[in-house]
Amino acid sequence: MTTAQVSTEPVAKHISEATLRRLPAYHHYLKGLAHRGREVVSCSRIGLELRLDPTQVRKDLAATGIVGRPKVGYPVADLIESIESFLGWKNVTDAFIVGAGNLAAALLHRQSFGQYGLDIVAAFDKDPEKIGKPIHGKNILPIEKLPSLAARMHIHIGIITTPADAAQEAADLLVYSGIRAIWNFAPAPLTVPEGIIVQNEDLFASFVVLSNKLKTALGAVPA
Amino acid sequence: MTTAQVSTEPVAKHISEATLRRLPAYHHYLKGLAHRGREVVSCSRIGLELRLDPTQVRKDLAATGIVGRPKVGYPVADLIESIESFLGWKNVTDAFIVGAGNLAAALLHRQSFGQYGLDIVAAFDKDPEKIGKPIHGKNILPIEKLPSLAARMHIHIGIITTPADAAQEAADLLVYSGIRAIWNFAPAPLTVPEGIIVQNEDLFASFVVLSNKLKTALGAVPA
DNA sequence: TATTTATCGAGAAAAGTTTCTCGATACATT
DNA sequence: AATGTATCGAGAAACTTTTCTCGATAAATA
Repeated sequence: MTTAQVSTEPVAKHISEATLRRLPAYHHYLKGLAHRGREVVSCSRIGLELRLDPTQVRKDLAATGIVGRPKVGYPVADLIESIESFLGWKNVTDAFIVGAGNLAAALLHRQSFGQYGLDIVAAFDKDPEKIGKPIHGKNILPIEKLPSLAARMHIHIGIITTPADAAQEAADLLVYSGIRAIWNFAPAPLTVPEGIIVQNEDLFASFVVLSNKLKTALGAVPA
Repeated sequence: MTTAQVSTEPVAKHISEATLRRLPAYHHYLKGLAHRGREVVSCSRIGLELRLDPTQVRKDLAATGIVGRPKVGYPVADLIESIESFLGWKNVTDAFIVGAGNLAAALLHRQSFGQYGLDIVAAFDKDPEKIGKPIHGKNILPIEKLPSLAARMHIHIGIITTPADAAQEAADLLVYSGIRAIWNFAPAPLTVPEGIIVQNEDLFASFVVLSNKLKTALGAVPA
């Protein structure tokens, strides 16, 4: 049988990382609109407010599967729904965080902002000082308990917020515990087996971009 | 006079954001090599360890102005030097941070890791509770003092780590105080005058990318 | 010294992303 | 009802970024 079959669940077409990164911004903006009672919105408007090309907005939104109406735009509620379901924010993903420092506290805190599909269900640290002192309602557990808990709770995502010199150790433990993806905030490249997804969050990389833009801007208008 | 002049300082060719974001990773890796006593390194090796295409590594490094030697590669020390001077990490940029929460604490802390051209010289908050309780050695100042201090210290960069609902207010104050660029960690789009540079740091955008990769990976190898 | 190999640099090719163009459509206005 | 306008969707074009190709070069090896 050489004829291709049309599956009911269409082959997930590739979504560019750039588009993925813009979707949360649209979502946030749309939530604001909905809160102010706005019912429909056009790509032109979104683009104007978020400083993006309207066509790009349209393509990004189309990627989530929504269809709009000419001259009108999209119903705000439908758009929010479309983005949320496309990004899988309905079935929340559980995650563990390793390294109970300030950054972990910030993440545990911000999470309460809304349902973005991420639930950090437990935090771990190897410092006995930190064990048992809850941060934003989450208890800090000793790192030794991570593997058994990860297995029992079927955790797929690990977040590393340890200092750089403890990051590889944390990654090894997460991988050993059956984690499939690591969100790494430590400024250290991780070595992981084939098939494990690593998303590095390099804050200094962002600063470099900012500082470069500033240098260019200041250089263009000299004293 | 229509003939173009060759200036001594060459016109800064445009560097892509992607390249800029990779440079800190190279730098970090090279620092590690230098620490282990390695004297020279090739693009092939860097690419292998950082999981990047060797040609891409070569192009990125070439952008900083360094030239290598066939069969040998680049002297590690020269590369580090080249990246640092290209990114302007020699003349450190001073910055203010607004919002003395956990994220601010994390940034103030990590900064001590090394010289990456950023010095957060003061932190501000409007909560009187936080004033006067230093975080990682930096005192927290009342927000009212920001404008005069910014002018006196010629600060160009402001970092916003407030909650979302205070972010616009913080941005307005920074702009009023003469700041040229804002690094915004609050999950809120800022409205600023023409000419002010805003770099939004949306942590959930990164999570979206991670979660999407995971979904694809898990979907590709079904049960 | 000749040959082989690893690597660079530069330009070409390929792939990916953003912006433009245009026909179609829905609502508003005359 | 006819005309005008804002907007969508889709495909083309422009632009950017990444990957490939190839000649040149420096060191190692025969």
